[in-house]
Amino acid sequence: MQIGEVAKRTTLTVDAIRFYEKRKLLPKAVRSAGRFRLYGDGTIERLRFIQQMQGLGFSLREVGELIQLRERKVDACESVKQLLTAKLIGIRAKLQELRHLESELETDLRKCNRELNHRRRHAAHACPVLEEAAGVSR
Amino acid sequence: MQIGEVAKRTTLTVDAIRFYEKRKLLPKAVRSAGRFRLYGDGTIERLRFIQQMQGLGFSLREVGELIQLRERKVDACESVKQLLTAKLIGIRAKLQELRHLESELETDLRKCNRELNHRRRHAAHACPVLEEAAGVSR
DNA sequence: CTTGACTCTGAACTGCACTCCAGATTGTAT
DNA sequence: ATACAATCTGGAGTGCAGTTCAGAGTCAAG
Repeated sequence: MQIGEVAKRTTLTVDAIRFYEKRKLLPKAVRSAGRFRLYGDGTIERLRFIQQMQGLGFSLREVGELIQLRERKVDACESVKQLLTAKLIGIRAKLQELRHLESELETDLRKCNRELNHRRRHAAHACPVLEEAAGVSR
Repeated sequence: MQIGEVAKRTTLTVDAIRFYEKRKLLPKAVRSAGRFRLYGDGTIERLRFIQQMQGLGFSLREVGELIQLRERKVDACESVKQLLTAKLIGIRAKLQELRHLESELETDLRKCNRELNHRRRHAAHACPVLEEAAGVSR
């Protein structure tokens, strides 16, 4: 597989993939006779991992650390354990906060729905967007 | 309260606070006779909210949207409801992924601990960092 | 053997979220 | 009155995570 195919399968750009190689998030790719990069399925998985971790707010530097950890696993010792623990603490704090935000937004949404229902029953629409959408067809 | 005090109480820099004003995350501050910015406690709360949301991976643009939503609340109509719903979906996805990552890291950490215990019992320390820390005192 | 799609490299550019700086002004303590 | 800290503005600079570009090379199909 060459870089364009990998890009398609991961929805990344070829430039991003080359960039990750430069940043050592990917090992240097094997090359074809004409110096084109060649990849196997393992690369796809690694790139998906990078995408996922990034989506969770880890920087590329941190993703690099995570990759190191996941590769070394049981070879890891005290220092590695500390890194893992620190990440876990951070993640748990984030989970707490996200849960809190979730419930706040849920409350707002319920209020929003109540208000909309109220307006609907009383034909007192004040939102221009809603008026527009409903049109004559109502 | 002037900007330095606000900075101290929020652990932000005065530059960051002025920057947020420029980006409209804060209303234009009331000024003293000499054009110094003056703030009340509400600003501290708003800045804490910004810090928290940012920590959860929202961009300043998004934090701005969230602030708009929370201020408008019940005045909101269909379009606002859609925004709320979209945010909620995003948050739930993040929660899912974080929970998954949490359990993965927990697994790794357990493996790590087992390995460390094993080594301790068998005096087969391979980790240089651990060796260093233990020293002669063991 | 030429055309067109794909790839290569290095360097410049972008947007975000600040930070740092210069030079000027304001406020306070002695 | 004067020193000194804090503040002001506008603009330049930083680190991150890519994107864009120019110019050259590669390769499959006709």
